[in-house]
Amino acid sequence: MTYSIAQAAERSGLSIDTLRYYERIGLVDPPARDSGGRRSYSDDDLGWLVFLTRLRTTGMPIRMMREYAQLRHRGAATAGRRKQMLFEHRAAVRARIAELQSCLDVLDYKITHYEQIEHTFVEGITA
Amino acid sequence: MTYSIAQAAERSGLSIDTLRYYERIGLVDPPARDSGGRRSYSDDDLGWLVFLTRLRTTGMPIRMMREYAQLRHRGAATAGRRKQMLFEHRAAVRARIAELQSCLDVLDYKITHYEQIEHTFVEGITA
DNA sequence: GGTTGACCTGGAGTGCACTCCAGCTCCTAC
DNA sequence: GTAGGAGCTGGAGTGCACTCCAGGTCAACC
Repeated sequence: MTYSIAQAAERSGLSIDTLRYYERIGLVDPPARDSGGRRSYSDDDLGWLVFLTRLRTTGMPIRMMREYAQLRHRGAATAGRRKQMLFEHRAAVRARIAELQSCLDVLDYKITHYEQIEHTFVEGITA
Repeated sequence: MTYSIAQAAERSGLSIDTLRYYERIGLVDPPARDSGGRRSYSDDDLGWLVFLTRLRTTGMPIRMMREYAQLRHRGAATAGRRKQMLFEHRAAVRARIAELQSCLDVLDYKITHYEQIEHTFVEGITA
């Protein structure tokens, strides 16, 4: 199965411009071209794009994704290094989740605080 | 208790430049000045700065923090609107956590996958 | 064969959130 | 009284990750 750039964009959740941008900066390999010179993405290409969007969603900077892409390009010999990168990144994501959780607690507290204010306010009116 | 800009920076976790920047864009009220014209932050100022850093940590854009700051400035009458903002923001933070969690699952899967490759590789060498 | 629409290229522009700088003032310590 | 250090201002510069644009090609449909 092959996909036009518009289809690849739709399925990966990236924009067409972003797809071309990622190619330009070496984050994705240049895909095949059809007879008219247009990009023709394979299922493998799509899989990689989807994985990249996962990394991006978790806040991995582009230069790190590029490093990962370069290692991947060099084949099985770099599997250990890549695994190490994912391992460290996973720890960073877990830390980020913990950080967000603790901020959630602050939000909960603030929202409760506002509810008390409202309560007092209503009482003030009805009393 | 009052604090110099350096102390306020240290306690809020923001840089001195960021503190002045936040003041410039109306995110924090201009603090008092000492006899030499230097900023002198109060405990209240500090509390607000710390709260802002929480909002920033959770990814609230600056224009929204500014909107919140402006409502806050208008007093108790805007408490409902502010609560609503925090309420919606909390939902966004929760969604973000869920998104990160699901990406974590992908990372877990990938890391396990690499472990299997390593395992195979080692077996290949020793066999 | 002309128009339409998707796609192409290289390069410029955007928005966000800072971060840095030059040139200045003020207070303190020697 | 001067040297040093913290802080001041307005404005310019930075890094990131896109996003947009002009001007062109190509295949298909009417």
